[in-house]
Amino acid sequence: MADAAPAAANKRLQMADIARLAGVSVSTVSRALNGSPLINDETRSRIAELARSLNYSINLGAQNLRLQKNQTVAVVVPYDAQSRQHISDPFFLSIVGAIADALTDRGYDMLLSRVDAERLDTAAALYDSGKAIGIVVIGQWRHHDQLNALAARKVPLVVWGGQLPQQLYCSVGGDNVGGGLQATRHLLQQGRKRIVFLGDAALPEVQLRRAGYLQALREAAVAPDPKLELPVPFEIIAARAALDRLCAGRTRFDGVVACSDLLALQAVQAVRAAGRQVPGDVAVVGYDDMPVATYSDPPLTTVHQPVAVAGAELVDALLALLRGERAAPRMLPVHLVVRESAPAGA
Amino acid sequence: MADAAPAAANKRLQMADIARLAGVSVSTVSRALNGSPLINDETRSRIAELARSLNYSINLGAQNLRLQKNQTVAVVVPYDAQSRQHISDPFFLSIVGAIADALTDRGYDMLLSRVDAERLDTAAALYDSGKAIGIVVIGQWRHHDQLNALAARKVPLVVWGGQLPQQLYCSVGGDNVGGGLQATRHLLQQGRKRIVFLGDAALPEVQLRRAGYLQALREAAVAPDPKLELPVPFEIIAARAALDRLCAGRTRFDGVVACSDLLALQAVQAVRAAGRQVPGDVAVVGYDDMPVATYSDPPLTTVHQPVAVAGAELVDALLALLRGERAAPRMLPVHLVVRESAPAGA
DNA sequence: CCATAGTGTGCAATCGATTGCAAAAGTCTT
DNA sequence: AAGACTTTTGCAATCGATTGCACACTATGG
Repeated sequence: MADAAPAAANKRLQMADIARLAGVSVSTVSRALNGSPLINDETRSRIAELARSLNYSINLGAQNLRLQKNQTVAVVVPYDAQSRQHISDPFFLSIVGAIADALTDRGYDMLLSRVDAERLDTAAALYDSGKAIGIVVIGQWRHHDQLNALAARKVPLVVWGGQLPQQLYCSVGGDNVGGGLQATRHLLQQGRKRIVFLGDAALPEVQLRRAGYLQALREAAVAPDPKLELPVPFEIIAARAALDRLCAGRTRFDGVVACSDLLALQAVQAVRAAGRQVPGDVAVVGYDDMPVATYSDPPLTTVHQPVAVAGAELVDALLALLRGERAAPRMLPVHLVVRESAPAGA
Repeated sequence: MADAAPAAANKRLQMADIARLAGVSVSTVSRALNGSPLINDETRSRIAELARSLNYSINLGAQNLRLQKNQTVAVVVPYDAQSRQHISDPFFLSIVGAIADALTDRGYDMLLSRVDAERLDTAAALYDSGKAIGIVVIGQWRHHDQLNALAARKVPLVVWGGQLPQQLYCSVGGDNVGGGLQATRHLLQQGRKRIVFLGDAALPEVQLRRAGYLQALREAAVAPDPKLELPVPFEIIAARAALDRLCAGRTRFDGVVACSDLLALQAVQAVRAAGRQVPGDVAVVGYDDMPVATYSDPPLTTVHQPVAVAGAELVDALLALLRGERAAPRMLPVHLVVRESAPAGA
């Protein structure tokens, strides 16, 4: 039980210590622990035993330095510095979880880092400093150009987000156009024609979903109305205010396509607060299909994004890049899950 | 735009390169970049300028090795290997987010790691190997003893969870007894007497909440009934099955105290599937007060845990340990948020 | 013109590991 | 018993940084 005397002399054990105790040199210890065939079996097991019993484990910093290797991948979740408001959308957290799982499975470590969304380039420091071998960025935000600049500098980089023209980096994302299309078509099929689009089109993913929304309207020969587009951020308070304003104004609407489940639920609350019913007067479709969509009132019709697959694809794409392969952008299929906030039937 | 010739000679820049280009030695570069007063101002700014223009950033692995320092904290989220089921409760993800923020604010990096819940001791490898200077473990699970063993080995360790007797490690957690007490009292005040406790008491936090539950029953002179204690895991499918069995059986109950919001919502669904009403026939109280509790049907009465504060407290406790101070276990206040799944009134 | 002090820079050791090469010990031939 | 070979081990250089100490150079005073 009792350790070294005053609990202070608790230096971390190193190879030299093992060597001294085993009466051999560090080289021998190193080789023994790495299973080199040069070492006598008896010597090897004696050293291995000693190391195990002392609970020795190698200093990875030193090993990485020597071997020029590293098994750490940085995952960057940008945050909005202006509002000092952290991005708390469950979708981001859940994709972080999925990436953590994928990395663990493949024997890599994950360095989770939050950086100012306005200065995504600082994320590259994680790579430049040798802390991580590559970077996964969650979301493009407004900074397609910064990401392109990083890619041009050959920073190994994979981004969760939409595929854009002139894109130098590898992205993995859901089929945003398809998602917007399915969501909007679903509402149109029920005869709804005044459909609000809820999301900030300055963000590439949202822009693509909007393209799907517009395409669906065109298919149905419904003229788009700019007053129905609400460029709200992924941030609940501001979104709610915009929605309340919409409900209070005289713009009529009977459907909402939201860019996240939380936004959809804010829409539900705003509509109800204005004395109208969901889905009777206004049908609402969310995005992401987080657990909250199942339990909410009403349960949300929403576009399901394959989060676990996404984590694996992001990691695999990054590892491919690191092997020197060209990783093409990937688009993952999404599908509409119909629940009560926008039921099927007419 | 164009880089080195075949895009392959893309070695990472190091101090020696800067030194060569500046026509000085590495020592000078090192001192210049670290702002040593020994260096001529003109030389310093020339070197700094060069380094900046080449986008140089120091190799932290080497620096850490030399300086014996490290700014990385490991955060361990145990997973259940048996079911190969990852812990997806939003609470865990959200506390990870809070810790990430707290670490970022204090200038530390966060290494997120998932380890087999049965072998928590492997988490210590992150420390032993010098990868991290300390460890935050999310949840005690069934492994109080393993955590104690780590603490006895002087691994700098802070655990999110309850405070237990014979505890050698520092824990930070919500007031679980108080939470269980408040939740149960609230139901008792409405005249409910047959109250189900939903959670696996093998987990310390749940055990403490159960103590609060039992205390509230005692206060109200209501005899506890073991048949009302459902030891379900934090895992939805299994929990639902147990709940359906309870509803199908002939055990009567009119209230539920659940150990997470997701469990509470499963209870709501099971009760409704059995043809009974919430809160009319059965009132339900959740735990955690995640966003889902606000939006769910019905909105959940639940015990609010201060997640952001928790992240900061965990980090501060760990940093105190690292400074050699004794960090006492901390218990954070929780409070009941009353919503419609168990409204106030009689 | 030389001793002395004060600046600015470089050499070389160091952090904790790995590994090519050389040397020691042991085995086998002739 | 000596040479040839094999097996096992250790020395020393290396990864990319930091830093104590010595050295070179300039300025000042005697």
